[in-house]
Amino acid sequence: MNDRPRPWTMQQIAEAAGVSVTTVSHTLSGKRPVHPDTALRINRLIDEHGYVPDAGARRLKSGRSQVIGLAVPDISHWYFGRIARGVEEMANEHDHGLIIASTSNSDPRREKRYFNMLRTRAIDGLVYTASREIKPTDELVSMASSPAPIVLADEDIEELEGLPSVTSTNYSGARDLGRHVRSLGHTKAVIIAGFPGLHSTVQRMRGIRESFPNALAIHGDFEIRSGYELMSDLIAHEVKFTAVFACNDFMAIGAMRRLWEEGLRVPEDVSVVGFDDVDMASVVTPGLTTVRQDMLEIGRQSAKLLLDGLAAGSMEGIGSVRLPVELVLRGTTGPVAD
Amino acid sequence: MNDRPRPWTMQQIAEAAGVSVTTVSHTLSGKRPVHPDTALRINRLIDEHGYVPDAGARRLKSGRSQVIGLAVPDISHWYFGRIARGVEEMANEHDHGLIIASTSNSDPRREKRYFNMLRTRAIDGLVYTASREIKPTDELVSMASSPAPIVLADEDIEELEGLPSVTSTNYSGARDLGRHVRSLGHTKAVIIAGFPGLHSTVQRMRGIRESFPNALAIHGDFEIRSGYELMSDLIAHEVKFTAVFACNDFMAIGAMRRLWEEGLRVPEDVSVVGFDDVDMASVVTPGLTTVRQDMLEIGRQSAKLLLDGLAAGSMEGIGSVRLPVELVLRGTTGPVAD
DNA sequence: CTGAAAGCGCTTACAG
DNA sequence: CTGAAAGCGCTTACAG
Repeated sequence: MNDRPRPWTMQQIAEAAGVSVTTVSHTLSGKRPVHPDTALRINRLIDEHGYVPDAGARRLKSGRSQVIGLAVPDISHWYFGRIARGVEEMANEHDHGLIIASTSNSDPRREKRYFNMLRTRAIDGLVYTASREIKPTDELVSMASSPAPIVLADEDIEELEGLPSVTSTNYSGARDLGRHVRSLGHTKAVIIAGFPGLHSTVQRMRGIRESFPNALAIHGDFEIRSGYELMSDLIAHEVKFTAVFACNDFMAIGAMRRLWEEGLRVPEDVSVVGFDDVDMASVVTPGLTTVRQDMLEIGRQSAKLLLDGLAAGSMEGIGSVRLPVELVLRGTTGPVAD
Repeated sequence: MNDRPRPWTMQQIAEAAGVSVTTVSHTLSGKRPVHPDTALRINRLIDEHGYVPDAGARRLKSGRSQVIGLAVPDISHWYFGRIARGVEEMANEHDHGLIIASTSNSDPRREKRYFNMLRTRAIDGLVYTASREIKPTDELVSMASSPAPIVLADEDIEELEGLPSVTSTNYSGARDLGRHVRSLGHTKAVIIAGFPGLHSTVQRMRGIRESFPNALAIHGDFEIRSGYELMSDLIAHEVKFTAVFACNDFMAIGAMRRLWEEGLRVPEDVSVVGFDDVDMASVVTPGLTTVRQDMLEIGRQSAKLLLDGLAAGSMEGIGSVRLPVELVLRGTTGPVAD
């Protein structure tokens, strides 16, 4: 079926060098001394033929594939792309490959594939980034208790408490944002929140409500369009507010666009804030006040925890990590109009 | 080192079912008939213990890993994220895994890793997306002649003519854009181009110059900041123009921002166009006139070509693909001011 | 400093 | 419809 020339095997290198495969293997691994002359001869052959040991055979003996997996809802999304980049960087630094798999909103068939990969040892461990819908499959839940080599990135999951996780300090970030807006004199605020089931959404709402206990909350799906449409609803219902908290920047930007179409000025008539600090946040006019999350670092740390556990031989004793966030003041927040 | 419980082997399933591993293997593969009762018994055991055949052992025999690789400069970038998503979708539809690797601007050490993966058969094939710098390593060049199972996505490379590629019709897209702007009466245009070495940049410049033969061209790095700074330079040098062609949307948006700061109105004073149609293009004010590329489809088709070649056992006879683009007229282009 | 041999967990002719 | 056995390409005790 495949007529590509088969690459050289260790056996062939050994024959060409007039030694045993044992010696070639040890020349490669350095796990026992090899006579310099012999080593030189072998290394010449290796270079000459571009020999590389077969990954599968190696794994069959060692039991480790040197590959970790990353499950994300959508790799093409800015947010998950940053996480992926971080995971990939860390994996690379530790000489591991990265298998990426879109869960595309928790298609259970797809998810099953990743856990199977884990079981077939195609991957040694998994960084799992919760989909928007957040209902872990039974499979995941059952693995969580093992404890399997799985780390949750970006989002904690109730049912998966046994697993280490890396998340932002959503609560305190939102609290700072709330205080900032409150300090500008605002009292009537609305929250364009994320999926109600997400930990991060719950935390951010709690943070905001510390300053705005009665803020009206409506839920969107984190996309620009969603912010736009929810703002349309608020306007249609003649809801009164002077400040808008969106649970991410995209929804904030969608809302801003709708306000602009309505002839409402930001921040003169309405203050708007987001969460994340995406690229776009500094490009829209005026620049968006928001909270910066370090998604790259979330990815890096998640991979780190996983690789640490793998190296230790067990996830036992691997703790979770909370990463700080940073308030970024730009042009969309201003004193309340009187 | 690793004290996770070892999963069941086929041998153990066979013993528990009172049959040989041969029969278990055939029950799994369906490559020869198995008595229904026997099959039932085996399948029960398999389900019960969540048995999955070891990927490495399987590959050792079959010679195929069922995993393809994707090399991109930066997975967290919108542009490459879309490609990755497409590749992943197609791989998934063909029951293949996807190993992602950032080339991070052609770090030669990293690139070497991917070609090694190819050689160790950790991956069966590679979708290669050219970095911005575009100087393929000798390694890649030597593989291109094999022909190795490699497909170029998004960008053609001179030295790698032997490899199949999937790209947009950059020339005709830029030509349409040029004609559109020309038809609005503009005669003085500048081009904020991409890296001079990229095929796509060359093609787009050619397309624009069909309508604006004398357009001044300066080169940027495709980022927002770059468009902003190049526009600053043009302004500082008091270059006269009424239209700006940017080789991608990000640079167009950066340029718009700088024009806005300068008090120049778009499109009343200056018309601006981009290329790509990124999310942001429809969100900025006014909406950006651009050319839509289907990056997802570029990813999908690239993977398709690769998988086709893999299935056929050879890349011999796998052709290249050119995907159409679409002119998207929004608010940044208008009649030339008189 | 080196080698013969067992074995990792599968697949697949070969034989019945 | 089923099984014994060879072998994929390595690693690693064991022996010298």
